[in-house]
Amino acid sequence: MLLSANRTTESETAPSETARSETSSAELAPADTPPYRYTAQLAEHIERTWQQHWESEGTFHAPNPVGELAAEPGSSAAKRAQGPKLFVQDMFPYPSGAGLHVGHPLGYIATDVYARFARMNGRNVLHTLGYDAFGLPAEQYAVQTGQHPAITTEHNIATMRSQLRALGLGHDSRRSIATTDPGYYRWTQWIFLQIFNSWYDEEQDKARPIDELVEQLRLGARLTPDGTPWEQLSAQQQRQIINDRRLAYLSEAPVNWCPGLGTVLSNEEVTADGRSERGNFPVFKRNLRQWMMRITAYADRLVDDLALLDWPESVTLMQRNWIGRSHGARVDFATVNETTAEGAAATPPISVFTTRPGTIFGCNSVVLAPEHLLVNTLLPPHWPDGTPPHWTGGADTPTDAVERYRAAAAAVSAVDRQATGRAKTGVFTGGFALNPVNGQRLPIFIADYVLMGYGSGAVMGVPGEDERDWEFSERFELPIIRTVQPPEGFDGEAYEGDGVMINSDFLNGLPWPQAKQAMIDWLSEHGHGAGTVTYKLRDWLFSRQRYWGEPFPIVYDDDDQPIALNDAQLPVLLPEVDEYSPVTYEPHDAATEPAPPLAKAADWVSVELDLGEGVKTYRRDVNVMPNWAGSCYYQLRYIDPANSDQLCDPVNERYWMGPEPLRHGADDPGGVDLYVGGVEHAVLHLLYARFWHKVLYDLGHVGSTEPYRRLFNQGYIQAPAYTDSRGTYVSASEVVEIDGGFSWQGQPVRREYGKMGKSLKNVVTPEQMCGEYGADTFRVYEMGMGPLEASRPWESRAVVGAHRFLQRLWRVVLDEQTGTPRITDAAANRLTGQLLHRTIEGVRADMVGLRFNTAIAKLIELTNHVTVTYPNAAPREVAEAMVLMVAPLAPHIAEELWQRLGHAESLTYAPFPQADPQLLIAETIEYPVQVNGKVRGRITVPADADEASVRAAALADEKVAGYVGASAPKKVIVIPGRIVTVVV
RNA sequence: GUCCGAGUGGCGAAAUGGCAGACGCGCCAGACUUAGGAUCUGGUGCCCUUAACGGGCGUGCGGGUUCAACUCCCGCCUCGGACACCA
Repeated sequence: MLLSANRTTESETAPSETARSETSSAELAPADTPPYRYTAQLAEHIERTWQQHWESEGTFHAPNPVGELAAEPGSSAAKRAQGPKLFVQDMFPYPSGAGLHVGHPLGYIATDVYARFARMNGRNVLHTLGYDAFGLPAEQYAVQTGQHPAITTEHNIATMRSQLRALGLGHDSRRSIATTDPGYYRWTQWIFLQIFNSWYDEEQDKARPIDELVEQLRLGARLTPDGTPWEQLSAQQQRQIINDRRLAYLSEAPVNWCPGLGTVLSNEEVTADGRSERGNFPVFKRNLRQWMMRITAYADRLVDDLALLDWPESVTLMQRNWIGRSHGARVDFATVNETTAEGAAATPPISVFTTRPGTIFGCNSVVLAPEHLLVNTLLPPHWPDGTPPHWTGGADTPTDAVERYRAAAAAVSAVDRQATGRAKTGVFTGGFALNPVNGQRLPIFIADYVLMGYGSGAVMGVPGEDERDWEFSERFELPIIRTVQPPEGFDGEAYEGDGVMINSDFLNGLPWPQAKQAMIDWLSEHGHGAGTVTYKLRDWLFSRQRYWGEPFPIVYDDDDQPIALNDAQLPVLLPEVDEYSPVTYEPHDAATEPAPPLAKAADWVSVELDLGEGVKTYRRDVNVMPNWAGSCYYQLRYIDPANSDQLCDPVNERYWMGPEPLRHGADDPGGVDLYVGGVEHAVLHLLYARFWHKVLYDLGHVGSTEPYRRLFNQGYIQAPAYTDSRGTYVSASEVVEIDGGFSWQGQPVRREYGKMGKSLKNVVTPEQMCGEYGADTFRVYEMGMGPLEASRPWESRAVVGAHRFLQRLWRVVLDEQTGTPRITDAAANRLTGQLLHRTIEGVRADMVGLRFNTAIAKLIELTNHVTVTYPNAAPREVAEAMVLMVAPLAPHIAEELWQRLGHAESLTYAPFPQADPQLLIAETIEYPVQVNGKVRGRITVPADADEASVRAAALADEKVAGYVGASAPKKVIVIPGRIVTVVV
């Protein structure tokens, strides 16, 4: 039961009543603190009460159009469902055992403020938070604490939930999920099967069910790889062909093997210096049979659709660079081996990829990656006549040279290979290629600066326009011919800029871009190559040899070919094992083998199933999915968390995520309306999630083509940390500032800034802040300290500013002695009314733009004005508007004040104040008057004064006249409503 | 090395072509007080000067465009981030 303002003393359950009884007791407040002052104790009480109220009322339950979460007809939720929807999402947190520090909730508070503001504007808002709880850290934490990860995970989630609840986040708790819940990972496995059971149709440029490919092959509408008619192939051959086309496939290929973690990793999880992003262990390339996801099939769409997204420029740029699309040409070079008895013998041609086919007349060599498959076919028995000694690497034969070079290249660690300024190395293979445009004989080398994984693993050396090739040419004394005219005065080596073609036969005189196209045309016409596109993006390595992850819904029969389970057989539960910690190795021991923990669950691995061929014994896949899997689609389960028949009902998905061309334009891809999180997920999570979403779109499961329409990267909270003379971190909370220096237990210490964490001994927790000031103060401080996207240092002592603001607001509305409203029904004076409505206008705009810091500043200004203007009783219209405007930021105190002002209903859905246009216009305007760029005077004129009268008033001003002097000014500029400038 | 972002009081910041420093912390002064690390009121960019007024300088550095530049353009410096032999 909620109370009305006039009957405060009659209620027993109202938050306000208990508050008074507590705060008036002596041990809670010093003797001279008024009984109804807004203190931390009172704040905490109000906060607990309203959190309970919101929970019991289901205040933040967002109704779905259909299904279990649909609104009861006639309920308040049904009314809510009438409004336009808004889907707000935070990046999936991992429930850490270490607990939260004040940096963690920054984004959660921001989305909560935004969501609450939207509710007050009539939107039906979906906002919840789930937990991404599979993965290495959870497993490592469990190993550390000696408990099963399921137990520690559950415990950590419970802790985090209660920590976040204390902040008053308006989440729909019915929609919270955890990736580790079998009811959730069933759908992770289901999507995996969708991907596994699909292929990419290049013609239609979309994924299609694999059955449709089988059908096409069977009917001959599509040819098998070698043209053999489908029915002449054995069942096993047919399966192999099909499996090779799937979007999820097993591949025996060089992968990133990390002995220190005992698992393989994706490219995205390996840092530039060849180490694991997690744990910083060395990573080695090993040939292993692993699951891959054919994300490369989506490379073009993943690049192109970035243009449709409302994302930070930097993130789209990072994705673009990661996908690394470049347009160029494939050029085929015929090769010859000149040392056979017959003179010259043909060897297989070599394809190179180049983005500058126009420079081919300057080509002086062909260089292959050391691992290139054709290297061995090129090697003559002995060095060709005239081979310069420094091309041979000191070896007696080409075979010997290549072997030695390969061994040396393999011995170079990833770190050394990256070292800047590393000299180019390589050896001659003894083979020659023929330049297709002029028949010139070009030596073929191998060199480790050519990467097997990019393009075709072979390049043509064009030193005039490529620095690497220039270096290589100098090293091996190869001729250098420029084919693009460098600008006058250019004194560098390779010239990689634009220019006009020279030394290039029929291309001479063409500007560079036209020469490129002309050469592509020539190559295709003469059968020597074709225009082509290459990507840096590789397929996504999708299996891990760990315990704490989603098992694959895949089994094998005797053929060792993967077989999908049926949907009805999901979820495949993670088996209990005695030893769930993975087998890890000495981090530098590359010659080790992954040993998945699941392989040890013999009873689980071997399974009897009927998959359409009668009951047979199968072997389960013993890998688990990477921890990115669960976060690739979680917004879809937020939408329909209890749906056990479907991933999510298409009606619900289209309601929450479908394209809204009327609101967002004709190209709108749909997706979550606002997605807030750290920039560290710019490539990994956001790329994977876009990929999965597009597959689901192709297969007709979702109506949006992108998962996240608008992305916002929040900054980080840095924290000061202090080191003593030995460089050891000391407890930051015990450091005091003395005369501009810092001191800990009497000894001077040095300040630095870093991440908040145990190792820097500088953790500040939300609980500490709530205990000292209350959650509302904490929220206002975090939102007020700067722009959301900027990182900034935490300063505990500054939090009090936010607290004083809320105290003042409280005092504007209530009497600190009695707790009753001290407001008047009299109208606000003109000045206050204008300030109020300017504030409403400004706060609205700031809220929409996520500029909460300036919104708070405006609210403080208004509060300060009202405090001074109405020391005894503020006008109700002003006080109520202030309470409503502060509500998204400090919801508990706002609810409490709103109730004490006599409102029976929560203000969660009360209308956010609207500015009255009449009151936004002032009747007079003060203009600063500048003379030669300096403000020399001020004039006040009626708001509707025309330019001429403003000008006249400015020149008439005494001070201004003093600077202008007797002669007429050269120029007078009036910027309406802004400033007058006089030039003399 | 390449690309991206940032540089404003003692500190966090505001102003995106029109009065630089809103708002907050801190600091100074005052009120209340046994007390103040609570709360309230006022002041507070730097320098010169005054009894009061007033004046000069000032947004990393150097140049430019403009009546007017933190804001736009060119060059540089510093810091942070991403990528890093991608042909």
